[in-house]
Amino acid sequence: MPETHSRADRFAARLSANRYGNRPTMKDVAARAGVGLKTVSRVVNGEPGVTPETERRVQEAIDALGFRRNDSARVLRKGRTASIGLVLEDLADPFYGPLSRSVEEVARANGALLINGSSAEDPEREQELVLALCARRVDGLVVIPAGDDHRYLEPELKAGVATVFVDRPAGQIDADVVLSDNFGGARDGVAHLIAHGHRRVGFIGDMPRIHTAAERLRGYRAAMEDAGIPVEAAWTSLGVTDPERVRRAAEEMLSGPSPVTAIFTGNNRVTVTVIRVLAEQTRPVALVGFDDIELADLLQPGVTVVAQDAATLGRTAAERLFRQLDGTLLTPERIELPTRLITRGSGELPPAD
Amino acid sequence: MPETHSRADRFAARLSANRYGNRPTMKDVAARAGVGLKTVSRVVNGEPGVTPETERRVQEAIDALGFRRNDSARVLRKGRTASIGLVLEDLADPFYGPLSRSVEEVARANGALLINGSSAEDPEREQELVLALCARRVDGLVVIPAGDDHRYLEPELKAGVATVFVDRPAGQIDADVVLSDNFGGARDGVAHLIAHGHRRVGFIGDMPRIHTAAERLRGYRAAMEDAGIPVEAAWTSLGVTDPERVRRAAEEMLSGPSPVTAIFTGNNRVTVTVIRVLAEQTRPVALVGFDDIELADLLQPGVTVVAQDAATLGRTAAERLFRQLDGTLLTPERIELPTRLITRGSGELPPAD
DNA sequence: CCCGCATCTGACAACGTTGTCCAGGCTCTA
DNA sequence: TAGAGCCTGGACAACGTTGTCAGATGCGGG
Repeated sequence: MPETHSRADRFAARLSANRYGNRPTMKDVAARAGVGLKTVSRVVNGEPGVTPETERRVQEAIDALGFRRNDSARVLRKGRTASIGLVLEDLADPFYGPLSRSVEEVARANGALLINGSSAEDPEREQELVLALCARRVDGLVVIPAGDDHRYLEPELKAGVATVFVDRPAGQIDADVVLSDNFGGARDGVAHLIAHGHRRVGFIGDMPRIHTAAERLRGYRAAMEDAGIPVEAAWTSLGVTDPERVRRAAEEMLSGPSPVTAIFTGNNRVTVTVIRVLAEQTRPVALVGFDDIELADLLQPGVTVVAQDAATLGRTAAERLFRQLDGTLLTPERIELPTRLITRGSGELPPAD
Repeated sequence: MPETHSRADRFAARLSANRYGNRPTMKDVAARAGVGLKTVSRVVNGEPGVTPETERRVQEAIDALGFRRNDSARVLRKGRTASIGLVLEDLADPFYGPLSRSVEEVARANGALLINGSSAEDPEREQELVLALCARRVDGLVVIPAGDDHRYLEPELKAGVATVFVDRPAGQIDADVVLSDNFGGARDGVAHLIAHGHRRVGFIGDMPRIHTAAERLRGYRAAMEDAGIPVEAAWTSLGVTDPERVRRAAEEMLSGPSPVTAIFTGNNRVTVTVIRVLAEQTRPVALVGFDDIELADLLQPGVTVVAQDAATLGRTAAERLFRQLDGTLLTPERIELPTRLITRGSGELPPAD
């Protein structure tokens, strides 16, 4: 008999099997090793009170049968799944990759696995995902909310599911939240442009129903007001997110009756598109973007950004999550992490009036 | 009584609770609605045979208690978890984000959740992760292997756990694998440099124990051999992966007795670092990199790359996974996706001898 | 030689759900 | 009005594991 089994073999096995293929259970292991069920359980879990000889026999049976403990049954019995859920907007976004990874690191350090899903910025999908995770009885949830009403989570909070929101606050419920100083960051970024002589500064950002977008817009307006510059309607473009519309928005504010000499972009995706548009312009236009982007320093000019630290955001949130699970943490808090202005050239261009 | 509960309340609840906080069960719902247990199950699962009136009563009880079905128990009973596992190298790597996302999309289309973990290129950690996923009885596994011996998966394969390897083949077992044409892509990339007049072409890549790295190295050597160019030892640098060492490697091959006039880089991270080094050089050095990178077109010069399609890689793998679960797919296959040479300038620079 | 104690092992129930099967009540027809 | 058949609802076992508790075994001391 060959060591490797053909797919057809496996398929046949699957068909004949009642449930998980026909995976061996502790009972099978016990029978093979000639011991009781509980003794197998003890060996598998490294509990004391088993003779080395017995342990050896059991271990042998386990290896021979390829037994793997069924965690579903274990969870059912014990009540803890040792897994946490992460719901974010889009795993493919370079901002969420590091965030996700840092959450995973903390989970791993606490012996938990990470289940994650992308909401695609759709509140309904967010809820669907979160509830699916709750049905799986994750011990905790890290949520980057898409929606603005999270009352559906009340039963989970009451039941003791640890929950931390990241990047944006929860809606209608009192929960931990870890976010960047979006307002301050944007205000500083825009103020930086103003300090370099700009007065006609444009803003391109996401839909203001998204908390981060709204805060950054607020920061833009605050900086302009602080400088005593009235903002013209044509300078602000909201809710544009796909490259084509961002492109049009940028081109319009660069060509109107009072064209902007600088643009502040509300997130990394917008920034990337605007960089492309500006590269096609004949006159130099200053740019500061929210979120750092890779290779920003190698472009001509380098791209000045307001950077937030995705990894720290994720790590902080995950650490709070596990402190909630410890029982160490009692009061929901709002933690705001500072942003950092990184000057690389594009934000220091003088106005080309 | 306030609508929102304080963390202290919740914590108290958690302490007094025996297991999942004190989550209501179907039994509780049944009691409250004044119906039998199975009737609740029927309502929850949308099975037929329940009067609208009864259904309404049950639904009311569910909402009032905040009941969520316990999927652990369900899985235990039914045998399918409706979740798949994805083990990759590093979620934070811009190559794996889109891959992960596309796997998630397919999972979602098939009603499954995605659990994922990063192996950090450590075979032991890979195995640990995979086995943890198996203990959770995921229906299928998508693995980007770090190790080269996967015989530990034999019991799972036999038990009918669908398994697809991505990006690199499995070791010592016969399993589906979806990968890019690493050899062909690298060979074409290097040939492109040679076609533009280069003869002294350097190669910087990852450890050859990693399949992709070995294949790309093989492609480099093949292209050089096809052109009848003997490769000098100093032109090849392997196993360097952190930016500092990549930098040193690049600087060395640019300054030796027979300095290279062009460099082929073996993956996105290496490429990024080499771009930085080349930006500091006085004479122009040609560059072709494996993997596309964002903004590559906006650099001066644009970066010519051999692009692989991470999303298609992930989608193809996930689709095969679910076809395995259908029973549609019987024979393990090796699927190789083509790469695409994208010329942007850096690869077309003439040698600066 | 027997008792007590410590050490190791196993029987059994329980976790929350779903599948099977049967009971009871209803409607419809003869 | 009685009987057949259908429809709804519920009792019960089972899924694979772990916690509890009691039994078995062996050893040493009285």
